[in-house]
Amino acid sequence: MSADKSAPVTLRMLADRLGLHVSTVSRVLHAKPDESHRAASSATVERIRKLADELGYRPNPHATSLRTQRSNLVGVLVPRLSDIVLATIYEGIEEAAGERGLSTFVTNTRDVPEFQRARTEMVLARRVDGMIFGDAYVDATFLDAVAARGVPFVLVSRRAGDFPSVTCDDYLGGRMIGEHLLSLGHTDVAVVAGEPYASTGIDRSQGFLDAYAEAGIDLPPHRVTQSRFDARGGHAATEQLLAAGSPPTAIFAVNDFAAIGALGALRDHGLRAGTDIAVAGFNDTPLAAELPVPLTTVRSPMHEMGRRGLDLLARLLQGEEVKSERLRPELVIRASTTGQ
Amino acid sequence: MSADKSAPVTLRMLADRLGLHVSTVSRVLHAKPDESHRAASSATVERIRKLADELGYRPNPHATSLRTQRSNLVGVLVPRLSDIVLATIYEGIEEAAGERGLSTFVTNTRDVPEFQRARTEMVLARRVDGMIFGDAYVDATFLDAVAARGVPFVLVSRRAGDFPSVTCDDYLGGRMIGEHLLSLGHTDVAVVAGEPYASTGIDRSQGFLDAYAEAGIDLPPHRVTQSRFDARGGHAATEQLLAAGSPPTAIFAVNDFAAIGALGALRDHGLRAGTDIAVAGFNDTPLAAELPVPLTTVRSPMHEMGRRGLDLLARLLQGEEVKSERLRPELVIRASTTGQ
DNA sequence: ACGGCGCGCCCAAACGTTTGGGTAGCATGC
DNA sequence: GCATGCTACCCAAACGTTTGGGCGCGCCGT
Repeated sequence: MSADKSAPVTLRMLADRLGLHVSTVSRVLHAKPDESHRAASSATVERIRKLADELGYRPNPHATSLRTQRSNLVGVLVPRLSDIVLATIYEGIEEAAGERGLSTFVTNTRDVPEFQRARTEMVLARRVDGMIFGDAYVDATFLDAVAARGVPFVLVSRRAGDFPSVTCDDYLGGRMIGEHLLSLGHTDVAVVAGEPYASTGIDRSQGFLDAYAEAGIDLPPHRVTQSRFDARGGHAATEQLLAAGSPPTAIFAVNDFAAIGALGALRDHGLRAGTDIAVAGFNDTPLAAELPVPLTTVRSPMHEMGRRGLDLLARLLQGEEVKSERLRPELVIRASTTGQ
Repeated sequence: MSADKSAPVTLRMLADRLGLHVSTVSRVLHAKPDESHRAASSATVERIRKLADELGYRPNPHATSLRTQRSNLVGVLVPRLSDIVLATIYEGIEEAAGERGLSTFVTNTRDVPEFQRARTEMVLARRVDGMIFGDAYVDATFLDAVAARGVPFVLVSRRAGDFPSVTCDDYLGGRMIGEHLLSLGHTDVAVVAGEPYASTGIDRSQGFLDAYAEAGIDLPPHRVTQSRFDARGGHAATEQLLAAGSPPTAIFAVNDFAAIGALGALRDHGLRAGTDIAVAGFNDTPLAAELPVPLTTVRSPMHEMGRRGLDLLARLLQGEEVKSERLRPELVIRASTTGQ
């Protein structure tokens, strides 16, 4: 039952102990139930199973991978795991992977192309069967190169090119916020738009801008600022917005962290979020509800996105045709836009 | 330079192309510079290196692991990666691992013993060289079992038994907060103490309680409540504190998330953090500074903890004797205790 | 002239699996 | 009595490395 500190149990050990050939043992232990009865008599099958169990046999994955040319490993690249959004997506990936007997390597690329390249190289050197990118640039030149090498992969969180991806319907989410703010009567609004290379920020902003455009309001350029996706970035971007003349009456930050940064900046300017200026975020991270001024945001199914991403990859690996999925977001209205 | 979609380059391919034996190529490519010159003439070395480069040779890690019985893999267990503290620690681990040519498997156990067991089994089945536990229970019975199997491992974030660990000096951190609140004149204080099985919460609480005890103040039991380590948990625990008669004048939550939850609970009760009730957290996560009421907290070197954890494991794997490290925390005073 | 030595390389086994292809023994059909 | 077929196995090669041990050859010393 337990493998103690001695060397791991191998097929040969089992075979020798039972006076059988290693191939017989292999077939019995590995093959599906129906095949195992072709490989040996049911009495033998029983004996093998029993001993394997007693000795705690675990196949050596390196030997298996070497032989089968399949590692059951998938590589996952994310900008950073300390971003709760990506961490949650990864949790979904890992959970789904576990269910399929796959293992995952995650690694941080900090959205730096050079790291993306290097880490991809490292991961591929580990002979993963496929990859999941959570850090895709909309401009998919790097991914084109990966695809050209025949590496199977899918994207999560961000879309890029025509590669299969699982994303939140960010455009729709942006619209939802736009329509919400419109319904509250805000006409002079601003967007903290995120990094220009990430489809998430782009699509959310676009959805938002389109909602306003359809209401006959075109935001002037200085009302849209780029930012990093974290609190610091949101803070800085909001400072910039506030420095440029009269403040807007509402701010849409394309993710919750940027929104929290925005709250910090408002605080520094003596402005109260929700009453003086409405603020909305995106993702509905667990903190959003707990903030002193609870944050209006769009719930994106992060965990689910990870699960589906892995499923998509798994299907791709089995040779199926796959197509991208866009998951439905949900508007969550709280005091940061409604004031109490 | 680039491996296209054809099969990966092997040593044999190189050897055949060059009319050499695969063992020669292996020695040249693998051995340290000094040895490689024993293995072949410098002209040959040159030829081999050049071709390997051109063809993009990458050793097959499965073959290597199989042969050497070393995988250069380390398994990492954390309660959950969506906790920014653990995610940041993991970033440190991964960074340090990369520098040493190691790869890491991370997996979430949600602090559930059954998952810890199961995931450890999975990780060991992958034949990792060692493990890092970020989810240790102070009661180290599970770890004892792992140790008995001869698996090399270290702990990060939490200590347990006498196993080598890299932690923040949580006790000291707790004292710091205690002394800070004392210096502000708070005598009726409460602790949101975290889960009872995690040394972090235990030590932080104890340090805090000791600081108060030394000042002649013993907190009554109802002033110390347990909680999960997230915002929800902190919220609930604070509700409990507030429900029990007259509120304390200050609350120490043993991590920032619980503190944010506490802020949420205060808000629900119409209390203003920092002015009505002082609140302190622990970890100085990036959000702490951005909150509408910036949070007083203790900065713990999370990234560094991860790096050191991996270093410790690496040394352990080389057969060195290692001993635990406790990293110094730093008090960060903000408006949540000083009111502005 | 000859033993010895080191250079530069080759040989082969081994790591633990998987898998296509045997084969011995026995029962069955005719 | 013999071909046929099935059961229950065994055989051996292969996956890509690493590594202890060769071995031929040219050169040096005496």
